[in-house]
Amino acid sequence: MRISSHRWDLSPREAVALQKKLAGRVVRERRLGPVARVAGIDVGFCDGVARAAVVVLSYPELEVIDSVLATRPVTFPYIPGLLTFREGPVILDAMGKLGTVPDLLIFDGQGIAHPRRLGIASHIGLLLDLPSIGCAKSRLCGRHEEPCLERGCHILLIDHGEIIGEVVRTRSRVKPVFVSIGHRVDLSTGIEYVLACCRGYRLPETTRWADRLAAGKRL
DNA sequence: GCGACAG
DNA sequence: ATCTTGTCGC
Repeated sequence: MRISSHRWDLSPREAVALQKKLAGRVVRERRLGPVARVAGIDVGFCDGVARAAVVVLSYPELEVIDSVLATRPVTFPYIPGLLTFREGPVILDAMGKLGTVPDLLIFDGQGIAHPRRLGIASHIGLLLDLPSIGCAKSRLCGRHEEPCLERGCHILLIDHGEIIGEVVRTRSRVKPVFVSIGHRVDLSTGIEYVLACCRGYRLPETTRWADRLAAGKRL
């Protein structure tokens, strides 16, 4: 895969300007072919070092077929809305080591459900030009009603009148996740894959594996 | 000015 | 994200 990039050593103010510029390039329509490989991506931190994990699962079997790790010193603080500038660099390092090209990327974070419509799933999906979706454990912006308690129920996430994602119940009676378009996927398709990847857990198995690897545990 | 705030 | 014991529920 071709990895395009840009400078990452920006001030928060410059980072915001870059997000506004890149947001216009995000493709919100479905432009993906058959999905046979889904990747989960996550980053863990320890002693000033960021460790990114990418785990590729076969679809629909959801069996691990590849995984890579990458580490690099942390150079950017956590600032709501600027998460990509903290986790992006090490994620690109890991993606560069991947011997497989995923058909779909699932991120632990927002896609366009972001103040400037460029959450980490959209930003990285755009740089890799790969279909991606955001699957966050909590809300960054937007408002919503409570989705019903059964698995599969979902309700719109709206920000200033714009639909930016959906709050999805991946397990009955368990806290819902926030699904949003990353790049080259539509919302319905994104929800479809997130649900298809959740067999018994609240988060997709893709991000679950990546979570463990990034935290320094074993698969 | 006062909250809210992905990981 | 990460630091952390016991405890509640199925």
